[in-house]
Amino acid sequence: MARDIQERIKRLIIDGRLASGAPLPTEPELMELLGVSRNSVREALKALQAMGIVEIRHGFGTYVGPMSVAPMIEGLTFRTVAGHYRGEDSLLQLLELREAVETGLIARLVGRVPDTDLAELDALVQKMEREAAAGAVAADTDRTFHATLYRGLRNPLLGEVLEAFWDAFHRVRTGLVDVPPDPRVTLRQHREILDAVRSGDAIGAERAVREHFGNIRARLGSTVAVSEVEHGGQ
Amino acid sequence: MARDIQERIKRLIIDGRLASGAPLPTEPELMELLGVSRNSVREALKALQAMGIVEIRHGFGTYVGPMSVAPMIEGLTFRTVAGHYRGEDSLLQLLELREAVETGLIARLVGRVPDTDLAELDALVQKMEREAAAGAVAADTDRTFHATLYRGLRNPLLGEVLEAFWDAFHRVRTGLVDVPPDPRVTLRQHREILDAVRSGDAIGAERAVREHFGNIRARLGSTVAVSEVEHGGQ
DNA sequence: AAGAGTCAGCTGCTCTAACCAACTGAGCTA
DNA sequence: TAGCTCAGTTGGTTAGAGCAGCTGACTCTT
Repeated sequence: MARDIQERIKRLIIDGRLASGAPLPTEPELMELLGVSRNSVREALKALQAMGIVEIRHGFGTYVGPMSVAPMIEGLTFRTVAGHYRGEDSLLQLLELREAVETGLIARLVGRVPDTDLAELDALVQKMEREAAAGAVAADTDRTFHATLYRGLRNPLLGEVLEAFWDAFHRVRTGLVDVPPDPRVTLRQHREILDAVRSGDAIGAERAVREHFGNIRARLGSTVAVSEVEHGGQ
Repeated sequence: MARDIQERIKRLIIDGRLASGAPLPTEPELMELLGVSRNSVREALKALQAMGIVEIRHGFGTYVGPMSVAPMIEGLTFRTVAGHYRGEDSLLQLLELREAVETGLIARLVGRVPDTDLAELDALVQKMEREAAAGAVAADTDRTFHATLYRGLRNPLLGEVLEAFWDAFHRVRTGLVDVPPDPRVTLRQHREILDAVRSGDAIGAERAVREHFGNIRARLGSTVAVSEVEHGGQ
């Protein structure tokens, strides 16, 4: 029955052609509309909120959610953290997921990145340069580089999904096994990727991306081994 | 504060190194353990259930969830359906997401699919043959083909994600704009993909996958146009 | 008249208490 | 021994009350 309430609220959104941010009925209104108690309404809303379908603002109202893939990040992160603590190589699997997808996509990107994006990527590499000189490349710079790069694929959904993978990986890595990579290596590899994409070298671009991930994986390998010993198998 | 309760329940799972299926405290126990009312406990559990982190069985108990990417399907599906009804090309975007990822991955697959999987794929194509002769290829056969194919990448997480994309696309397509593709074309294209993968022809495999998606996209294009008129933009 | 402060009213949030419904497993019956 | 029944445990739902955050209109001051 709780399932049914969720479906009916979903129908409200779909049948009403409501866009993100549109206001939904208040809790008392939903009670009467659906003929259920307040608790049931709230539990359904909580579940929908967890899926990013609705957004609840205390003292203000309930609204149609952003419909982003953000909830996916939450789920992936938890799954990976839980697996890690149980001695599984879940973080490595997540990294390999990113590697498989990004290396597969990079070839499609060659020659399709607009000049404005290339200019932005140049600026980001320069920013990395400054940060590397200062000690470490900021996470956000790396994130923005990847996001800007794959923007060239002209599929916002794909961009969101890749960002979600990046976020989940980054959150688990910094939270559990923080061994920041050598900033100079990071800088060089990003520059290589950008150069290959710009010059239309599909093979080179793919190799550069693979090397980039290979670097991260190598760093991860030693750390995971350590943390496995720490936490013990079982 | 509700957020806090969720986090504390997550910690129970992580700190306890609990595997999928492990029992969680009952609602009254959680009340006392967390020092909150039953309502709050239940709302937190509902949210965690929506994320696939816990599994609730009426009259039995609460357990650690399967930690699959299943919730992602739910979210993606709703997002796509809602967008579609609002006149967006969300279904096309979802298809393009699959196309981009699968065409990117197919080259990595060439020569890496074990013989046992190739045999299974052969059997699936034969099954498709029989189904095509009878009128239409069963959805499940198509799904299993893709799942078995990408199993060769040896990354269960990646397999799950691809299956999630497939499910979401299929659910929206059959639910909204069901125009089944020509079964003979579907059959031929799957056979081409399998042949190319088996013979180590990376270029050919990629082209075959791209053609496969091109076929689906063409079918979709006409239908989406129709349904846009039906529902009217805005 | 213009601005800032206040408060009434909505909103969602939490709690208590009671009863309903589903499932399990021990005990009873045949 | 095999099957059934029922009591106990668990989650599901309802009801009513009060708490907490936000908004917007009203009022008081300048």
